Amino acid sequence: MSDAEGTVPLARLLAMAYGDLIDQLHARLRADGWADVRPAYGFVLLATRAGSQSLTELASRLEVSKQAASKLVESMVAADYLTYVTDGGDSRVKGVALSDRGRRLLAAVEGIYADLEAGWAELIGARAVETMRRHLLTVVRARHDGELPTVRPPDGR
Amino acid sequence: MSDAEGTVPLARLLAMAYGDLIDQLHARLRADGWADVRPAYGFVLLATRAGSQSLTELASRLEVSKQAASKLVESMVAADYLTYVTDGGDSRVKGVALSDRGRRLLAAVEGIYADLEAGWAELIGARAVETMRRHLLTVVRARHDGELPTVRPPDGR
DNA sequence: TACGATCGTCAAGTACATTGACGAATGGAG
DNA sequence: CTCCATTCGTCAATGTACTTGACGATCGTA
Repeated sequence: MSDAEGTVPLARLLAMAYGDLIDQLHARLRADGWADVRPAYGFVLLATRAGSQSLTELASRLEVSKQAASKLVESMVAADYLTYVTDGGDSRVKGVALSDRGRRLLAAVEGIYADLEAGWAELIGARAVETMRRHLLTVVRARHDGELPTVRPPDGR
Repeated sequence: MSDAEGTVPLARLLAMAYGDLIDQLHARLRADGWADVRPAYGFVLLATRAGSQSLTELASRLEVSKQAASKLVESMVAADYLTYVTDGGDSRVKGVALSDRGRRLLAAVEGIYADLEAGWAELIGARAVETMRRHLLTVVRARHDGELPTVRPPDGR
């Protein structure tokens, strides 16, 4: 589809651009030796970066069921991106925190994103990249009472 | 996560913005009576808008297996968004085209997107919306030999 | 002490995808 | 005209990721 068929909706462009960035992110992670990173891991790392949280809290942030969150975390613990921690003395609560390897992965992801954005800056200009960032922040915050939401795993279901 | 924690990567902002647009799109579709629209339908409608195609071609465009495409199409035919057509005299080939209802849905989607973009224009300015569109076109085309790809259904799996 | 609420696990189920085999149809070489 | 390689779409089997609701253990409050 070309724009000879009219203006391309922003939603499609956002989807394409996002898909490209994610494809490139994972390609570079694999090239750098991060072979076992599933797409959903990024959302968990982001949700956990500020500190440990319970499975139930994580499930809520990701907008999935407790069991889905539990299985996701289980596989990330097995891959040593997360670690279980004791959290506040309540034996019911299973605390989840970034492991050292998880922090390194998060740093790698952020480095690659910076790199990809530098590529965008070459195409459209560094100022345009910052303007786009600012405008996207504005429209997203407008929908979330001024805050940024966590991003749930995308669901085609 | 706030930008007190540093610059928010564009990928995350794109994901949030896209998720918001899709959520609003489906909420408005439901409000307008389009009760049975699954997220994956949009990709098929888009891939089919230019004219009929075979199941195998559609599967290729959506980057899914032939069976996945077949099942998706089957449910869209049942919902009267698509129709099977005779295609080119090759009895092996199952042609798939938009139905009248499918065309109306596509028009409804485009109208809603225009509306949502008008909302963005109120927040960041109409010129900023067009600038963003142009810049996104640039960066996406740079990755696809000057063309725009079809957008495959997102897969967090 | 008792009870309602919470946490995380479990079982059962759903949706959507994959791979590879297969039969029918096609087209081209011999 | 025949034969064979290829293509199309369906089928079966399988896998992944998710859901709901029940349940036992734990907690906090009355």
